[in-house]
Amino acid sequence: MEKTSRDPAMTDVARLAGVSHQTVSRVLNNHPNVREQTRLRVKAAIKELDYRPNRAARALVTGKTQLIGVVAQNSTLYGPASLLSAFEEAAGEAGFAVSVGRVKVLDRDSIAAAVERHRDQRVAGIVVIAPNSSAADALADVPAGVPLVTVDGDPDRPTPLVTVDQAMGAFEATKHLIDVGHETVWHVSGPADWFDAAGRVDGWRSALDATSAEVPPVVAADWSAASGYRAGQMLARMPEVTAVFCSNDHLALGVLRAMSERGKNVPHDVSVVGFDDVPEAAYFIPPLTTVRPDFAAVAHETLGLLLEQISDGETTRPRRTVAPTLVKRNSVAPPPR
Amino acid sequence: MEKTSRDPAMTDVARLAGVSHQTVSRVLNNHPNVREQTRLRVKAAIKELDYRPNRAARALVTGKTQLIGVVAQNSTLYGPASLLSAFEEAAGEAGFAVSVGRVKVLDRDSIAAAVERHRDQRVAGIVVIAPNSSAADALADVPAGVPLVTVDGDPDRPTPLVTVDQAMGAFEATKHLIDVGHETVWHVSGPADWFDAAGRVDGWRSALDATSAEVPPVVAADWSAASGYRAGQMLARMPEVTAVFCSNDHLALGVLRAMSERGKNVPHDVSVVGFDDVPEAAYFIPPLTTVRPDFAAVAHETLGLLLEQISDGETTRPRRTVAPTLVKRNSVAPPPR
DNA sequence: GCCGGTGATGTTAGCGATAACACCAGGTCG
DNA sequence: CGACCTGGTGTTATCGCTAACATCACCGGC
Repeated sequence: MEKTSRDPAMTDVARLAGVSHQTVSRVLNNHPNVREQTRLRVKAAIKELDYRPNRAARALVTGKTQLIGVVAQNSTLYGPASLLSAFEEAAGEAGFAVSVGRVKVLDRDSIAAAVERHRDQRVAGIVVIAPNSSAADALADVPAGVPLVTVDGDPDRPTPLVTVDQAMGAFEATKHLIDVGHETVWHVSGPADWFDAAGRVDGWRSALDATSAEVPPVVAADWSAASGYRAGQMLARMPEVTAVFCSNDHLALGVLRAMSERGKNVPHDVSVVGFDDVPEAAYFIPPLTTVRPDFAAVAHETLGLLLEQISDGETTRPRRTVAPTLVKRNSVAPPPR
Repeated sequence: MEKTSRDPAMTDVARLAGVSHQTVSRVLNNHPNVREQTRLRVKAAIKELDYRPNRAARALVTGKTQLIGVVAQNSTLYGPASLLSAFEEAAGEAGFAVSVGRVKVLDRDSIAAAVERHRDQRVAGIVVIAPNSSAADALADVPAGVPLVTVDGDPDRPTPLVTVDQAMGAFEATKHLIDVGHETVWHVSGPADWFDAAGRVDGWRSALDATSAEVPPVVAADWSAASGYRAGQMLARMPEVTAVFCSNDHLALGVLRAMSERGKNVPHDVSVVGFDDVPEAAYFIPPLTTVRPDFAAVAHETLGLLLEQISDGETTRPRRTVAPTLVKRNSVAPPPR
């Protein structure tokens, strides 16, 4: 009962299977030149010993780790949090572990420090979730040579980037409202320095332009339900407002509440559309029509882009967008006549 | 301009500093027997080369990684998410990286799989955030010998555990309501299989018992604002209800909305207290009196417990609770007369 | 002034994997 | 029928670090 006996190593497996450790290595790495019978013997030995390869040893000799570093804000916002989950899952499937470096604020110093920590870990690549401009600016400091993909970052920067097609989602949401008969659509926007918010403003505006609808002023808010509520209180007072597209579902929730307090019925008096499709959106009163970003797809694209850089050093098509889908529920109706 | 030149290794630093690589190692590990002057020379060389120790090599020879695995639910709930952030921060300060293994549902198989993935990574220790009974049950499968700490887990299980003192927080919240004059306090509870929820029920009940107040039936809900709203609609109809303690802030938000819709003023007609102190709580209408758990403290205790196990193999005092604090805002007042 | 102790440093031997090459049997080909 | 390939396997060197031991100068005590 030797408690201290170390974990089995490759040589232990080799001895048990009656081969050399190198053959074990070949089996593990799926090299072609191993006889089927040998392969089976080795696999049996691996199973019997509950052998697991030592990643440190492998990393030492190959010079590569199976670790991906993610830099994300210390945030509980739905979008970033979902993205992170999805990415962890995708990376896990590809045999990579994910080391998360949270950052309190997305400023230059914090991001640089997080990136440094990851480089200390010798991660194979780094993903930065950089949804606003201060974060994007910080990326200028990241030394070249480290495979890096930005998610939700600055579309105008030349780094490899994956993002939800915000403009497209906003366009479809707005178009949908116009298609059911609204003359124009008002917009409650997220913080101006967030690319997501900016993209949604763009999409909204171009949908209005495309149909020559009048473009009302943007109602600026942050992402919170509270600010949506304040925006909604204002909009509820204006009889000409029949349709509102909100930059996220929480804002929409606030608008919904404000409308209901002022006796406006959604959707019959005012239609409301959100963005994100948070889990609760289907349980809002009324269930919210909203735009659903495909976080799993974003995660997969991100991982793909990163793995390309890791193996080739280069990458084709370094910018990828993922199309969101409009989820129709009960918060949209034709305008009152 | 040799792009391919490998990263500097310890011998490179040694050569530049005119010492042996072992001396460099000693400097890096803060061994006492190095002359100050030598230490400075080595540090200068490290800086000049931007040398960073190869963790894989170190892990290989020491048999230990600087990685901690966390198993957490794929969740955006405030409590777990905050805890995770706090833990990542604490671990980072201690020089550990954190590898997160998300799990979709907290069942036996998923948790076992996540633990296996972490063991493949040869993590130094594992933290499981196991806030409900199915998760806690799954821990029975984790093989002994892996340093493991449970957070928010089953208080009745003998494994090392760190948790917020839910009962104490609930006790204080309830006591506060009674102290300002309420005859009794109603409780809107979280899901029964969550330990947090159960602990809060216990604390509430014992505060009532301590003052011989009548114990009304528990109003069961999940964690969502929607369920809090439904509970609130019921409570608002009952004139004898003057004080409500909610198991989290989202429930409280729902109750607040239901009260306001029925024309009940908070705090003058009904007092409401929450739990969690989510960032928005101060912006609720009215600003919410609530119980703030100290997630940073939980994270530090967890890390401490884990590091003890990692180094000693054993641990003293394997159960730790962290006291929350009552944050008084404007949702509590004496009952109407 | 020799001896043992001590502080500062160097030397050597692995940790557990992969890469590169060596080797050997058996088949192919001129 | 010997040179040559080729699939299957073993041998050896190596990655970058730490542990353990070796070395050496210098100290104080008897």
